[in-house]
This record gives sequence, structure tokens and C-alpha cells, in this order.
Amino acid sequence: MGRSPCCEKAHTNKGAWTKEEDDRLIAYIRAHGEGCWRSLPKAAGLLRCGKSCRLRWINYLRPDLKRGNFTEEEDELIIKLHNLLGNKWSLIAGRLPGRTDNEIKNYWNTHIRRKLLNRGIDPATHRPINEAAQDETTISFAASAVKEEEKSGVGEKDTKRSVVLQERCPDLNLELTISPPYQNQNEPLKKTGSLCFACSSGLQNGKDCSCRISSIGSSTSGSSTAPGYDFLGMKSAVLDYRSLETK
DNA sequence: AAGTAAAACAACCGCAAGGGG
DNA sequence: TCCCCTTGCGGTTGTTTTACT
Repeated sequence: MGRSPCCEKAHTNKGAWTKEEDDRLIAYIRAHGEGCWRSLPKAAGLLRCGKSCRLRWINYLRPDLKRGNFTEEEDELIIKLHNLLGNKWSLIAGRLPGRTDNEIKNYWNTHIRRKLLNRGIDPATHRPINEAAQDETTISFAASAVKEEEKSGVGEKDTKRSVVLQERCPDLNLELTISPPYQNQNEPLKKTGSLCFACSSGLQNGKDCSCRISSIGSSTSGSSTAPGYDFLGMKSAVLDYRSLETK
């Protein structure tokens, strides 16, 4: 027994929306507000399924949407957030007013991935490509999860998914203790090739670069007593993440 | 101008989480 | 506590547009 379909497929339109359908949907939501997507199509006189209406509204018709090209600032913000959150497009979208998760996802796949690759950065791990390929011992959030999936080949999809989530968003996991990858604490950061959040995002020497700070021995970071505290930029990243609002 | 490839965008599908009965 | 329903999310596919030969 499968679940019942979300709608009567035989009597629903699919594909591109017409102007008339858009108008109907807008008019209905203006009059009644969002919500009750399942019953909305019938009430609004649309031959669409509720999911389709919701998607159309959220991704295209919402009045607060900011259409047009992404700015350089938005680009960098998306990269940072993706580094932090992984493919949590809705969370990323929550930090970009007027942008939708779908829009950001598409933009990532068509523009930013290539941009990072051009910078020599693996878009999945946000680490330099050659380093990711060579350094098998260093933890790489996304890459390690993928490797684990490939290795195991077992159907424990959920387990794997949660592993990925835990590793990418350590702050969410209240059980695990987060440990930075092994790193000789006496060795200067430069020598080990570890990068701060900014550098791993391709923003070498940018204003967010903490490598520089670490390397000149900033006392504010307490780097001598807490090496690795700035692990992949999580010092700032965690703070950022905690301020995120869920939709 | 026509054909083809690549890029960009919109929409669909399946799954999971959360809430209510 | 369990089951069902609704909603939301992320991955993927399909279609349209643009660039190139």
C-alpha cells in the first residue's frame, strides 16, 4: 500500500504556469492568505495540485521576491553559508532576503560551483581541490561522508544522512564532541596547510581571513592555548549559525 | 540562417518531519 | 502511542533561452 497521491493527477495541469493561473493564485492568496495548500487549488479554481501551487507561489509569485542577478556580496554569502550548512538551501535562503531556496540552489549549481572550481576549490568540501585529493587523513566534512557512503554501500540511508548532517553542522549535534582533525599543535598553521573559513571559501586575504591573524599570533584568539579553535572557521561559523533563523 | 551545444531556469517527485485525531 | 495527513525540503528532470559554429 503506497501513500495516496497528493492530488488527482488525471485532472491536474502540469508544466509551465499560464498568466491566468498565476492571476488566480495571486488573487486567492491575497484574499485568503497562504496555507491549506491541499484545498487551495480547488478553492481557487485551479487545476493544479497543492504542491505545485505552493511552489509557484514561493518561488515565483511572492511579492517580496527580489528578481534579478545575484550581487557579488550575495555570492560570497552563499558560499560562506554553504560551507557552513551544506545543501541546506532553505536555511541559506533564510539569510538572503528576497531569494528562494530553489533560486539559490539553481544559482549554486550553474554559477557558484563553476566559480569555486575556477578558484581551485572543491564546491562540495570548500577546500582546495589538490589538498582534498592528497590529504586522506584530514577530516573533510562532505567528502568524508561521501566516502563513507561509497565504502559502506549498505542501504542505511538515514544513518548516512544524519552522519552528513552531524558532520556538516556540528552545532546541531548535542551528543557528539567536536574535535578538530589531528594537527601537530606545535606546527605553524601555514606549514600544515590548514585554511581558515575565509580562505577555504576562496577569500584568501580577505577581511575575514583568520589565517593571517593566527599566523601573527593574535592574542585575542588565544591561539596558543587553543589551537584548532578556528577549525575551518568554525569559531565565527558557529556564531553565525546560532543566529540563523529557521523558516 | 540553420543546427547544435551549453547554460539557465522552472517545475516535478519522493521523502521525511511535525501535528492532530 | 500510533496512524494519517499536510507541509516543506532537497534532488532531479524538463524546457526554454542563449551562444557558438
